Amino acid sequence: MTKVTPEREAILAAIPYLRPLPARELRRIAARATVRDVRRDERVFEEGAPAEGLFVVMAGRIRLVRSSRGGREQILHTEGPGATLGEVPLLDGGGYVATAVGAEPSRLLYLPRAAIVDACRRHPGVALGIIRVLARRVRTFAGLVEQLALKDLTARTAGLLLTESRAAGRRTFDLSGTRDEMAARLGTVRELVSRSLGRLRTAGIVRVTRRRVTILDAERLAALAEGLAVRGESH
Amino acid sequence: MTKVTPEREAILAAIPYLRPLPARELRRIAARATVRDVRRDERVFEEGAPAEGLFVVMAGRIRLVRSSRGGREQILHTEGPGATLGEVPLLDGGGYVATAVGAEPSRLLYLPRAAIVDACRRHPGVALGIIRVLARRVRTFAGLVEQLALKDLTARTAGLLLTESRAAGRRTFDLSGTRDEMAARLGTVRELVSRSLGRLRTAGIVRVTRRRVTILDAERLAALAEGLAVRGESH
DNA sequence: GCTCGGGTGTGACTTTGGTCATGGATTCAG
DNA sequence: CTGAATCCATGACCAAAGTCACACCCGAGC
Repeated sequence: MTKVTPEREAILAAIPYLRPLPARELRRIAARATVRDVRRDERVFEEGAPAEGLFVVMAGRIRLVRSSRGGREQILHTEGPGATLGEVPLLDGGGYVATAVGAEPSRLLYLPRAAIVDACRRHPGVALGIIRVLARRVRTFAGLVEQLALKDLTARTAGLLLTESRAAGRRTFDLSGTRDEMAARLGTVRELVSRSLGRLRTAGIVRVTRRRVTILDAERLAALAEGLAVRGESH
Repeated sequence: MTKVTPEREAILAAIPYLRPLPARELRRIAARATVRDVRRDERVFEEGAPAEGLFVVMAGRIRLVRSSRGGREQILHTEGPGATLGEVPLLDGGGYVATAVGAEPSRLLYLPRAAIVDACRRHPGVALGIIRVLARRVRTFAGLVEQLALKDLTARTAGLLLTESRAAGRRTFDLSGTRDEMAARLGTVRELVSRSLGRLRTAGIVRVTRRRVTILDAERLAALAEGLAVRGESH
C-alpha cells in the first residue's frame, strides 16, 4: 500500500497494451492502483477465486500453477516485470484460471477491474492489445499440451534446455530453478529430471552441474526435442 | 464458392461477438465472405500455415489438432455451428495454432482478415467479444494441461464421460466418436481407452456398449475424475 | 445370405514414468 | 567450524502407459 505514484505511472506506461492511453488516463488509473509485495512461495491468488482486478508484475517473478491433491504442481507459465496476470477472469467474469505464487520475492501492482474495462471500451487499441496477450497465451498453452500429450520426458527436457539456451542467448547458461521447479514445468517429478539430465550428460550432449548447463551437441539435442527417440544410440 | 448471401448474413448475425455490428456492416462482410465445404478427415488448414482470414463453422464439426510424427494426434478442441476458427493468428499475425480437420462433412464460411480487424477497431464491443472467446479457450487449454500433467488415464476417462453426460443432459448418452477419437481427446491410444472403459464397466460404475454409455454410479465416477485413485477397490 | 473392412476388446510383453530410501554435496546461520 | 536444511543423484522396486498380435463383432454393399 506504499504511495509511489510516479513509479506506478512508469510501470503502467511500460505495459504494451496501455500505450494507446493518453497520459491523463494513465495517471487516473495509477492513482487507483495499490501495491502488494509477496514473498517467495507466497500465494497471490488461488485458482477459481473471484477476480476483481488486474495484477501487474513490477519486480520479481510469478509462477502460474495448477496443482493436484498429492501436492504435484504443473507450471503453466511464469511472468516477470511488465507482464500482467488475470486478464482472463477480468474480462469474462469467471474466477482465476490458475494459482499464482511468488517464484521469488516480488512486487505487484493491482488495478481495479472497472478502470481497465473502461479503457478497453474507449480505446479499441487497448482491447486489441489484450487480445494479443491472450493470443500469445493460447499459443504457449497449445504448445504445452502438445509436449505433455505426445512427447516423452527426454524430448521435453531437451526442449526445455533449448528454450532456456535461446532465452539466454548463449549455449552456456544457468537453469532457472531447482530440479523441483523444472519438474513442475515438464510435468514430472524431481527424480526423473535428474535422470533425464543424467542421460543427456552421459550421452555427451550437454554438460551439467547443479545450476549451470552447456550445450555440447545442439543438433542432437534438437533432434531429441523433436521427439525422435534415439534408438540405436546405446552401447 | 456458392452464392447464398442471405444465409451467410444469418450465420454472421448468429456469431455472438458480431452482434454489436449494425446490419449494414454485417452485410458488407457477408458480401466479401466465401463458402467452403470439407469432407470428413479433410484438412481445412495446417498448424503454422499463414492465416489471412477467419473461418466460421456453418454446419458440421471441426477438430483442432496437434499431431506428432508417428501419427499420434491430440485434439485440442472441437467446434460446431456458430463457432469461429483462427482468431489467434488473425489478430497476432502468426500462423495457425493447430491443424483443423473435418470431424464430419462440414461447411465453413471464410471471412477476410481486414474486415474483422476493421470491425474491432470501430466497435469495441466486437473486440471485447473476441476477448471472451480467447479467454474461454485459455480456460479449456489450462484444463487440458492439468488433465494431462496430473491425472492418470482412469481419471481423464471418468472426466470425459462426465463431460459428455453433462453436455447431453442425461446419464445415458452416445459417445461422440470412435475409440480412436476418444483416445486423441484423452492423450492416449485406442487400446487404453478400451481397457479404461472396461475397468469402469466391471467396477459397476458405467454400462458401456460400442457407442452407448449409461452412468450407474455418478458419485464414484466423479471421485475418480477428481484423481482419487481407488486404492482398496481390488479383489 | 456372404464378404469385406473398419472399429473393438484382450492377452502378453516392453518401455516409460513414478515411488521410496539412501548418501553425498552445498549453503548458510550461528 | 559445525550442524541443519536443502538440493541433488542414484539404485531398487512398482505401477502406468504403450505396443503388437490376433480374434471378433457388426454394418455396408454385393
